[in-house]
Amino acid sequence: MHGLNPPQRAAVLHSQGPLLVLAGAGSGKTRVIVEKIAHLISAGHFPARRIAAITFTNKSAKEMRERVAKRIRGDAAEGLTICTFHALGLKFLQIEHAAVGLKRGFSIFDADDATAQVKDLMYGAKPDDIEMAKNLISRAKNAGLSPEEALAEARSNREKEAALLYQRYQARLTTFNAVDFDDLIRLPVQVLENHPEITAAWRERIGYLLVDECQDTNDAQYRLLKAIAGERGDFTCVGDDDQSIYAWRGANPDNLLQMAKDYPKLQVIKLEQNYRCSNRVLRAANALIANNPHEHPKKLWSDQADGDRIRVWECRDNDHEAEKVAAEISFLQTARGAAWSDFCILFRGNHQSRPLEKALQLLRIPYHLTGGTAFLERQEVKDALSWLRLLVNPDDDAAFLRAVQSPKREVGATSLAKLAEMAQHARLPMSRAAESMGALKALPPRAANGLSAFNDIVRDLRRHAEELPPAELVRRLSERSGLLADLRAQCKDEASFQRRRANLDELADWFEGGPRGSNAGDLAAQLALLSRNDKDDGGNQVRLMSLHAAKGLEFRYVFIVGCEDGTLPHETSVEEGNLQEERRLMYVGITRAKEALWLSHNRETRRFGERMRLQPSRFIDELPAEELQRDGADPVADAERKKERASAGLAAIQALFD
DNA sequence: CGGTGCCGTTTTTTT
DNA sequence: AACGGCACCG
Repeated sequence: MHGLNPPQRAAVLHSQGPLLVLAGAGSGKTRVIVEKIAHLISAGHFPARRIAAITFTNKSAKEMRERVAKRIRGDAAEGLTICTFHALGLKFLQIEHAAVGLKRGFSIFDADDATAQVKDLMYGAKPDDIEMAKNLISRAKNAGLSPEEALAEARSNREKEAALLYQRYQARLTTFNAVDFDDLIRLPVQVLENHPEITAAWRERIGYLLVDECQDTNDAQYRLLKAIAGERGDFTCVGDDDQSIYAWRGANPDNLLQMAKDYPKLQVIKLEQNYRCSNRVLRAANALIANNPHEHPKKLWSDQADGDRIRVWECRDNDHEAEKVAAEISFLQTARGAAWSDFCILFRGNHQSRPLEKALQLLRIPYHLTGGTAFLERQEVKDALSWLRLLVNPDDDAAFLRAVQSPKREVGATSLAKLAEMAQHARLPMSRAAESMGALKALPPRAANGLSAFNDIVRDLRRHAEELPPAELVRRLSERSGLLADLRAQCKDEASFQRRRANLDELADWFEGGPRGSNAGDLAAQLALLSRNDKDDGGNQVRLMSLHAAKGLEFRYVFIVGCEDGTLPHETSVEEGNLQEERRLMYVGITRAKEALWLSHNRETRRFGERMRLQPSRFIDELPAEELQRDGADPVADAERKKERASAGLAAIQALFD
């Protein structure tokens, strides 16, 4: 407990009733949550198994778990729940599935599966319309609406149409015994709000709730929070309205205001001392965010030194910018004896990482990119997972369709369309229909042979599905399905085969490491919630990531590239007039920096094959000029820098800056 | 079924 | 400019 400042201490000690902690960037909020968990347990308020801490990303859940493990020794933390909203929803549904008409072993549809269904339902529609329809469904779900409620609330024809599509989409998911990401929140809410006996059981199970980053909650998540916490509301929510950057996927920071209305006894504590950033960085961040309107004004302060001025670089284009950044990192690593992992390069869109990677490779700087092609998005991994899904959930037509074609076994689109028709007629899932004699007879001989061979493999694997350890099942399935052999045949060279096979191995390893006693189906569902950002943080390497992915992290040296109007703020946001969220994004980026910050912008870019002129970001103009140092504006400082570079033996690099 | 080649789109952020 | 999706063909 020592070393906490007064408001932090107050937040930790407050143990009954609802509490909202408005925690500015770098104000030690994770520390408060961890201390609070320790306090609740050691003071005997709640046993660990009745405490749940909810985060938004798996990464922060993991970090919190590690910090709790360090803080609470021994088995006092046994049974503590630390997970994401979605993981909590999944856990809930795996227990209460019957209440929403799901069967055990239900599948989780990822974004691709969901899109494929919408596409199928809107056969022939334009990609943009499909995208829009998907968003409308998702928005309804995030608002906590069932298809029926969405239909009742629909005003325009357009909305009515969307609600009907939502209804058909949901009917399909139900017959597939599947849910999508949004359902992991919406369905538990539906159960908790309508089944008092189930709710009572869960209130017993979760006595105290802590929610991190609660400015990111959408309406459904906020309802889930209320449903679990009940009227008494033993909970702590920690959030920062200035770091709300997920409105585009339904997050509603007004939930912070709503909370005060729903819980009149809500206590509000502000954490305003920043322990992370240099004073200069903090002053710039405050100045920027002051341009947004505020309900709860905060004034972050820090007793750290001023630090270097913020450097603003004008570059020719992406490549030039990347080279300068890479060169500066290389220089500072030597000159200041910094670790590679002290550096982070941030950008608005993931596509901006390419030139940076190229430049870093050229200088042999080790780096780690968060958000590359996700492990789960790899073809071979998706193939193996669809086999697994089919094994535990025969109703999952999407999994069947993928599995039956990987590897190819002469069952093509025509045969599958025919099979789908027969299945619908017989009111059977496709995988069941595929087993019927009638279906096999109705198909051309080659397809029928392929299909019955497939059936044999599925039957054989199902026999072992229960008794084999999950990891073993995954290995067996890669072998028996023919995926492995197909992979070998497909790969042109040995190296790429080994690489892709390693992905399958990694998948099996993941199942090995899962919680003991879980079956393969439950583990597969949990795996579906992993995201692209969850991969290991990769040791001593420069980190590259999007501004969104950077929330919650800190680095000594931070570079924000592409600070141009149209990039940051992004064009679409400018058009739609919601600059505030873009400004918060910039604010999040700036406040990641502990010691020094660079903002770079380009004069031109290549877009759709054409060159385009760019203007510096309007956000740069919102920063106090006296905190900035522009290229060439200060000849003395530039000369000093030049001399430093020369003495570090980096004369060639200097050319980039001239 | 798998390969080829044409056409159209792409660059926002993610559980 | 490059890549993916789709249609058509062998």
